[in-house]
Amino acid sequence: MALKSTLRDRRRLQTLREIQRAALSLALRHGYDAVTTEMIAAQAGISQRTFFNYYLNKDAAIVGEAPCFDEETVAWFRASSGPLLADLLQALRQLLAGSELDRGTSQLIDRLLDTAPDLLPIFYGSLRRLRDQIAALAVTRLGEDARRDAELLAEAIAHALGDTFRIWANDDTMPADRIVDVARAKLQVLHGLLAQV
Amino acid sequence: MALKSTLRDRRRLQTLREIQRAALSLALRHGYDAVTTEMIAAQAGISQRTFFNYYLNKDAAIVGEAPCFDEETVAWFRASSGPLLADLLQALRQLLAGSELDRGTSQLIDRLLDTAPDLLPIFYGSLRRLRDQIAALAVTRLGEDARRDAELLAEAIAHALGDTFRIWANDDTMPADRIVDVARAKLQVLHGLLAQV
DNA sequence: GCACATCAATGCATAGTGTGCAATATTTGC
DNA sequence: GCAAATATTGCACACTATGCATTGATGTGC
Repeated sequence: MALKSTLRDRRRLQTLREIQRAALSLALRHGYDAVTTEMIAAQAGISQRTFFNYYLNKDAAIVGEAPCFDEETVAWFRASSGPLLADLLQALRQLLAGSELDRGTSQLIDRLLDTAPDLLPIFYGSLRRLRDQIAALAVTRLGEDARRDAELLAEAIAHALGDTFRIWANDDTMPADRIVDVARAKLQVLHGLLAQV
Repeated sequence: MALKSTLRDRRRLQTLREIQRAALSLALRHGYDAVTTEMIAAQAGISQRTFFNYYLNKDAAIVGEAPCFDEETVAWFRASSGPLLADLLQALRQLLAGSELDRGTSQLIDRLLDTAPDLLPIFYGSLRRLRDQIAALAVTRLGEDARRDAELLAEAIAHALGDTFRIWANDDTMPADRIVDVARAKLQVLHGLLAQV
């Protein structure tokens, strides 16, 4: 039952995207605060009540659903014995390869963030799910005692990845499979900045 | 006009704290979601309307006002030419020395976070102001081109500091002036984890 | 100390968010 | 096709948050 099969599921995915596109275009046109959930629902052709069946709140509709490790990747990670960071980045590569990224939507998000920097917390907050998953993977290596360290590492990785997403959205020549590499370069810079400790 | 002097300002500070204490104790007793702004206002002896004159929203009342670099510290940082990270940590030391930390309140926050982990984003979000200030300081050294790197570094520092706050809240034997040192140790660990890049 | 400016506290009205519930429509499995 | 499962919707409601006008307390200049 892992694969989405039915018409129902395909429609659900389509509606999710339609709502997000409606939310983004309205926010770009009128500003985030001026957009109401009722406007988004109307634009997406659904009722306000149904809007809340799809997204928990207005913020979630803007950023969409975050990607998520599949069991296969988790299993690979647990089996591998390479260096922690290299394995985490490899897991992220698989994650991104699996999820079909929509550069158009990412561009809209990026433009919105440019005009409304106060939305940045919402955007980076949407990476929380991913961050928690990275942290969970890291904990399997470092042990439960090092959970806080794992979370700190995961935070840095997720942040670097978020930055890279925005670069990718605005650079049509950059292929999606280079995202993790660029993020790794950012982590290298961070490593250098921390060297003086 | 830098020093708060008048009765009015002292009362304001007192009310700010009273509201926060009310919010925290109510949240610990009934759970965050079950607490309304009206309840907090009643407990603090003010009207609901006045509550919103003090805090922008319910979240802000829980975490209280974040500390903030004073001009003196900023001036020192800009004049200094030591290693970036060392200077940032030194600035944070001055910041913490200036702000009178209330371990009791921090303990309440920590206990609340234990019972309601979904409040963690609110807590770490409250460090955003501090993170932005750290990033701004770092940008004066690294240059505007490296803003994203500065922000990534600031994020890591703020996160480590937040973790350390929780440790400090629960360890009565730990003096406040060791907070930055422990945070630095956490950053050292992060540096080690990033070494494999 | 008095008069006046300034700012704080409050009530009231209102827009918007988000949830529970029940009724209705649609999809799916058989 | 039929019945079970699930989705959509309307409605009512509690709560958050803001604007505005009023009243009262505080600060300042004289």
